[in-house]
Amino acid sequence: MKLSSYFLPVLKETPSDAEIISHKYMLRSGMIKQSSSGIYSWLPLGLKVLKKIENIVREEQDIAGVNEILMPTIQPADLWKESERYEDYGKEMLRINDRQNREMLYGPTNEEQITDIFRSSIKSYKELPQLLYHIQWKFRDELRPRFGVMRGREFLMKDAYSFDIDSISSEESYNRFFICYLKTFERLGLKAIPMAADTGPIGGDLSHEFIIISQTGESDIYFDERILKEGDQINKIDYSEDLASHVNKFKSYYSASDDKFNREKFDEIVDRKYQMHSKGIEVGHIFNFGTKYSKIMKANVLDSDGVEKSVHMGSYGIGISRLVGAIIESSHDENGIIWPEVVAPFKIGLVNLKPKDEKVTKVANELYLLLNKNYEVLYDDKKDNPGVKFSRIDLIGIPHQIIIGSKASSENVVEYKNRKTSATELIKISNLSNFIDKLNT
RNA sequence: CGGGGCGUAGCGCAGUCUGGUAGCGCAUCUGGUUUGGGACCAGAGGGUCGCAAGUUCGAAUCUUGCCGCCCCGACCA
Repeated sequence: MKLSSYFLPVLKETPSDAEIISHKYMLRSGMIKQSSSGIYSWLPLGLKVLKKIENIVREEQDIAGVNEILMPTIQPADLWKESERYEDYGKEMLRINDRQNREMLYGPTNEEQITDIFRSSIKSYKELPQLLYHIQWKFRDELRPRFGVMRGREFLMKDAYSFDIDSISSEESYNRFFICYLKTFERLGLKAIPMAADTGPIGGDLSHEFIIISQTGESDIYFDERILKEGDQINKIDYSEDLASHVNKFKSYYSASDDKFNREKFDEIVDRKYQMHSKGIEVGHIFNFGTKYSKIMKANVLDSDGVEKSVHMGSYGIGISRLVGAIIESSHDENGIIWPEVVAPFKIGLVNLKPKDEKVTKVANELYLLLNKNYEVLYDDKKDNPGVKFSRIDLIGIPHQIIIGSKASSENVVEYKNRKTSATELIKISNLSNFIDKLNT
């Protein structure tokens, strides 16, 4: 992509609305534009990152054997009246009347909808378990939206739902998602700690939050620091293994966010030298809530003994739009964002420092065509001063920078700069392709 | 929802106390000089001062009402 034809409205000054780093950098790098409180438009750079995260989450769901569907954003109130949550959910739920004055709502979550889909077609234990997910925009009319996309009213969420014949099988599904979540967050370059959590309005008795450590997080977290080590081998776990034993290892370490935290228990179980207390960002939450919805909504199947039973359900969320902010919170410096390679909007930032020098520009154009065949390249071909170019390419956080200056035509070398380490080296142009290929491994 | 703050050009702000018809920096446009870390000179364009009503000869400024946005707290992926 040539920068001269890319919509990238970067800001030199920080908009006064932003408080935390990720919000500031997302606005300054032209990723998002606020529409109203807690509601944002996603501009090209931001959308690219959002899609990358979405795709990684999707791939990991698919690997775990979950089926993707897509449910609507607008739901009929009737379903929620059936589950008796229509009144309970309160003002967080955006209620709408259509032209026939039917009561509708913009979905804050989809338990009712999925249960309705399930019950209309699955009738036998032989068809269980069923694991379904979708990635869709949600709306929760928060009392106070804040921190940009970290706590918006409209947000993109992956939510999955499991349906099992009994609580034992249901817990196996729960464990599957537990492992899946650890794998997903690891792929995103995040260290997510599973923590015992309250089940809140969704209900049930088994629940974990997945929280990444960050000073700007909204949750207070307490944990045994040895749990951090436990995640190291997570990518090696195969779903055919005994997942419960892996999950139990994590559960064996004390970890809790503020509402479940118990000081006495913490001191009793965890040696003082392993005790950790921090702030964290909740990026995922899983619930096992048994028959709470299936009973009231009559989602029943026939068991092998011919008796009709309510299915045991779980729901599993990942805040995809929130993850964009969360990743920035955990990966930035004073010059801007530092994207982990897997979610970076572009892999290579190709910067022509001498756009008015014909020879240098010729080299730059050729390198762009060459590299663009195999990599996502943002080519800064604009006629700005070098300083502007350097600060802009740093701000938007592209992991690898290729700086093309006068030496490109006089000595046939360009400069490589690693955004994360700031390390630079001169590369012969004839060798550049090779050099970049090696970065990829 | 309680407490606090803000709304003036695309962005960041001054001007409001003490009323006299709007200004600064950045950005944008034109010309020129620059070109390895947010350049310089000269010129130009851009604002019904959030909206409405009121007070006044006269309102960005005073009064009242409304709207929007942010921060702290209580609640949530």
